[in-house]
Amino acid sequence: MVVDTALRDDEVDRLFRALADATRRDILRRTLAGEASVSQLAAAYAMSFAAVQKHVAVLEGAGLVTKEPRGRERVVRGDPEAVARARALLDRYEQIWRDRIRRLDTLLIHD
Amino acid sequence: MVVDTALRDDEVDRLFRALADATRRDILRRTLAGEASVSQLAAAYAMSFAAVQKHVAVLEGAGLVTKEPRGRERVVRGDPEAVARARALLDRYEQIWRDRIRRLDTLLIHD
DNA sequence: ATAACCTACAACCAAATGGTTGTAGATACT
DNA sequence: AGTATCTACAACCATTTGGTTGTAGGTTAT
Repeated sequence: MVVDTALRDDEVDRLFRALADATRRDILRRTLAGEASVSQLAAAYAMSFAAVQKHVAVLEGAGLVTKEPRGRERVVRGDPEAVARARALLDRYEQIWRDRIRRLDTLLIHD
Repeated sequence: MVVDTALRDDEVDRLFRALADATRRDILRRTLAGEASVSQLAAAYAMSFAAVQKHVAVLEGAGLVTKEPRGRERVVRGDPEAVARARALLDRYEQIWRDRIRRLDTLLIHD
């Protein structure tokens, strides 16, 4: 069951960009461990509510998190599939390297 | 052989930040597949030599690439270990999610 | 109804990013 | 020696980013 991961460049950009901030990574961690409202998240950081709101928006834009209305709150949940997509991309880079090594080995063995 | 991945926040920032650009990802791909000089890399993109030089510097700062002098050239090589470090970080996030699911399952089964 | 709470969104600001051009230093080639 | 090539680095510019405050709208509680 390999999900087709044909991501456009700008989607990958957003994915890694969203991960490139410690606050956002922490929000992702929390929301993967269990859902949380934006205000609950905001209470955990030494910055304004609006700032946390923006971080959540960045994560949402990257697909790493979903936001669902519940009463007056917005419940944020981390999406493990998006994390898996990012990981799959890195797997490909490692594979590129392994392919190169395999080719080099082949040359050394068969000359 | 699990490499100790005690990365500081700003190191992780740089790692994902470096990956959040299509040109840099392409440079990483090329240099993982085989070493290349900066000018060889620059020839592949529709931008100035200096711009490519900067991208390589960002990748180098993130540890994703090494630059070694060879004559008048600088040979750039992708570092598969750095890619593995990034991947290991994402593995942790997936693990956090799995731990949560496991706890939920336990509750459902044992109540 | 009124107050308290949660969110959305705009406007603003400083700093970082991604690009440019230009200048200069090493190294290699003829 | 002189020229071409490769790299380093500074200065500059437009845009994006990560933060702020302020205002307004919807929801819950008293």
